[in-house]
Amino acid sequence: MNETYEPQSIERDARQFWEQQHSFRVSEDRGKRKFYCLSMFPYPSGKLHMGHVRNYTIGDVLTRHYRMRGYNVLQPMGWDAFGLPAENAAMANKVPPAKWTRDNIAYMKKQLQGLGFALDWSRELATCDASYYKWNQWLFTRLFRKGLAYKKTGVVNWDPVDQTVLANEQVIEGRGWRTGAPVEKREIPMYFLKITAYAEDLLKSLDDLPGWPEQVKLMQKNWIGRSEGVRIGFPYELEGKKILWVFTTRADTLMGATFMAVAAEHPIAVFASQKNAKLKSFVDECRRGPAMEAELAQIEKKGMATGLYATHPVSGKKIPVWVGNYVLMAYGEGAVMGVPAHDERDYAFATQYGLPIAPVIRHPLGDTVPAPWKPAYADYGVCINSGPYDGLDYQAAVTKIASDLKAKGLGEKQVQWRLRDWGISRQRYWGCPIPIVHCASCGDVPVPDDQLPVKLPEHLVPDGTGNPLAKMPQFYEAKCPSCARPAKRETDTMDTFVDSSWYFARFACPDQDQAMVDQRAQYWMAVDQYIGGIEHAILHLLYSRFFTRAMRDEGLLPGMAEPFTNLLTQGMVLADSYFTDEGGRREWIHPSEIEVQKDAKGKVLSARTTDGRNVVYDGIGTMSKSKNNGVDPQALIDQYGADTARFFIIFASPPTNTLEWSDEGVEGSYRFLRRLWTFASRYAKRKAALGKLAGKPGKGARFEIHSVLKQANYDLQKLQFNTVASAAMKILNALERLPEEETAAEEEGMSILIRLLAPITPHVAHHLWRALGFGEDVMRAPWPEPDPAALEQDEVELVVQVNGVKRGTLRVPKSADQGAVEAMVQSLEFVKKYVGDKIIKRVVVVPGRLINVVA
RNA sequence: GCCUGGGUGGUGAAACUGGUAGACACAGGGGACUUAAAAUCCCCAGGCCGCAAGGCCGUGCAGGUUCAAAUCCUGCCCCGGGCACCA
Repeated sequence: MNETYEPQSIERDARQFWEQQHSFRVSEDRGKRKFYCLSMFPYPSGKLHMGHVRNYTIGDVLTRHYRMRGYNVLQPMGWDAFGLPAENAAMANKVPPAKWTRDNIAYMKKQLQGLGFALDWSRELATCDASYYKWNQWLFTRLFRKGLAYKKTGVVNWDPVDQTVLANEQVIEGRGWRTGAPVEKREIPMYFLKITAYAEDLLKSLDDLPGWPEQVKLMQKNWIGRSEGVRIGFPYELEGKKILWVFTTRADTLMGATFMAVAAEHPIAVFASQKNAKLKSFVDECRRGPAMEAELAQIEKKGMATGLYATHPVSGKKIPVWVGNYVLMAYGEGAVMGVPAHDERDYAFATQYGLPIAPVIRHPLGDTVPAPWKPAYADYGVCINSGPYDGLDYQAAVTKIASDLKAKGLGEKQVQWRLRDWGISRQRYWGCPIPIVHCASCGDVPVPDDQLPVKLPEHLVPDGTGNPLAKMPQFYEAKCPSCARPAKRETDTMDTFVDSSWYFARFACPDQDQAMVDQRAQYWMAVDQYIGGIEHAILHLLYSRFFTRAMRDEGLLPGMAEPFTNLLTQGMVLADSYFTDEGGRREWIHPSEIEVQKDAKGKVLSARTTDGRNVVYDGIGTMSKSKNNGVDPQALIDQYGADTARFFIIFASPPTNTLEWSDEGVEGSYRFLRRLWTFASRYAKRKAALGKLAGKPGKGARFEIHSVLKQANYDLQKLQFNTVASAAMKILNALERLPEEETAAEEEGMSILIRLLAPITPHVAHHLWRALGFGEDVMRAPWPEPDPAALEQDEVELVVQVNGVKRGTLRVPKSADQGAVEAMVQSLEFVKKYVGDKIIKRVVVVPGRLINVVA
């Protein structure tokens, strides 16, 4: 065995071995327990970044661990290949997105292979391949026929200069990123998927996911947002009798409603603004406002009276109807009743516009609501000033009000969801075409199966002014599938989240060209362990849960509801980001090209590029293509090898922690592997000289090694891999300390150490396992388990505290009973010293750990 | 703004879910080997006071519960993620 650790050559050899043996190619094997381990597939942005390395290393540690435990493990890889960055790159480089994307895939595939992941590459897929997206289209047509996909208007960001729709990411402080023009809101026809049809199921089933982090389940629960309340009608006159409907969870405050507020898009607002120029300009202003909720929620709350009045359904009083820029058309009825006495936002609104405030609920501070607003005003309490409802508590009031309204046809109890249907239309080129043909006489006709896929032309280069498909007659000119007359093909493509909502099922049978999935999916699904960034906690995971149900209801995944049994949400890898802001356009500068001045607390004072330009520090955040702050792991891999890179990223932090990237410490990981190598080569020499190593068992070392192993196995189960890496270091430390004659313990320890490392640093483990004569393939070796006999001890050391402060320790026989221990402790000199002449009130004994003498 | 996490030495972190705070490492300091450097090996190391023995303080901040709090409770500060067209 070579005396120096040469990662490049041993890694090449190991990978060759796995390739020749087809070590990671798997098929359905009913004789073994299956384990489907999946990391979220990457967007082929160009190069791997640290987040990828972290994600796939975590997945690989699990994959290899479960293999060694005897499972039939599937770990596939593919490419989330449609998306916006390819179009941006196309514009910048005048290269078609298809070419850019496929080049990136080829490069990143090499990088992944260089990291030695135990992937079944025979299942590779890319969402931009027609053989994949055909089935997006096929499923869409099925959902369309069922009414689960339908058309309505949706809101988009519109750049008036480029005449194009912008993604939220392309809107910077309300302006288009390329033109700097103020962005407008536009309503256009779009296709929606009816995820709300599954709202109840998606919510309830969260309880059936014990393998998901509570955090994610809670976020999804709040996102779906079930609320129970009352739908209430306020009659009004406008070219005849009409009813203004609102939904409220606080129907008990109905008698305190002093105004109504409607969204700018609400029919009342639109009608009233026709005759009122001032109102029209306000409504127009609101309609132009931000489309993004985060911005909408932070703009100044404004309103204007419509001049119209609605009738209170109980008191019969006239109530003014206002337009409010904070009322969302997309949520509920697009209108709310204003109860300023018991709702903070309504209170602020009423105060600002001089609207009456009428307390109708007794709250802990009394029966009035003097300024300023206090949270207690929104508390539940009994009704006051509420006529027939006085004295009723929340439940009783809501029930009575709902039944009174029902009798008048002006309301009833209702369940409301925050979840909205999923708009999937994108006015973009690089995506999956929506398979619809618009016919003047037949309407929107889904493309029949025998005409699928609707292929995306791959040679186009977008220019930033709208979707090139819409300018290409060869694409959009079509025949109506039902009447054969000339018709127009839909030119919008699908949201890329559609592609990623079912790829996990396709990995079971990527070669199936007659169906979306086949019976092999029933063997492999559900994914036993899914791993990916916490940023996907809501959208991607919820859409995937929805798709799994939709596919089940198409008969594709019988009996399946939840796609991911266990979920590990990896923390993000963060890096600082900087931009120059010249002429309103941001140019993001890579952190490696920045010189930073920091204050004593490490806060950035100023930053400039190495060539002297001033830059704006944008804070620390997730590594992304758009902020140009990704760290390329390739340099690390080239310098130290894949095993060091893998070991380091696992060792640096527990998988769920966010990680502020720094490569300080890489040296330590490399040093460890070198030390392991040196130790192993000395061991090999001695073994060759002595024949079989058989000497003293080494009781102390065995206790240490098996204790560490026991903890490591527990940590693996908890998915806390950083301490497993530490455990490997501890075992090597123990082996190095081992006296020469304890050779049996050494041999056992070595065998444990290599197997423990195999999932993290597979190449060096593979090599050492063979070189030291333990076997052919460490991947086929059994996972090490601690020996209970090695863990047995005659004595234990207890911590002795006096009044909760540690003062010493005490060794006692394991069998000693509590009374004997108490007596021993009280006779200890240092205990007597700290107790002094005080009386011992109590002695707390925690068996096997600690004694606290309370005086 | 709303939803959701996090904050422990100079740094990454550990702490068997209430029981010795800082395991294992990085950076640092000292030493050995070497003509020298690299590599390797040994030792030191939370802060303050002290020659030392030892003492006090210490897990973002301020309180609280407990024999005992990084861990539980209340309030506050800072940072990350998501907010439906980045993926």
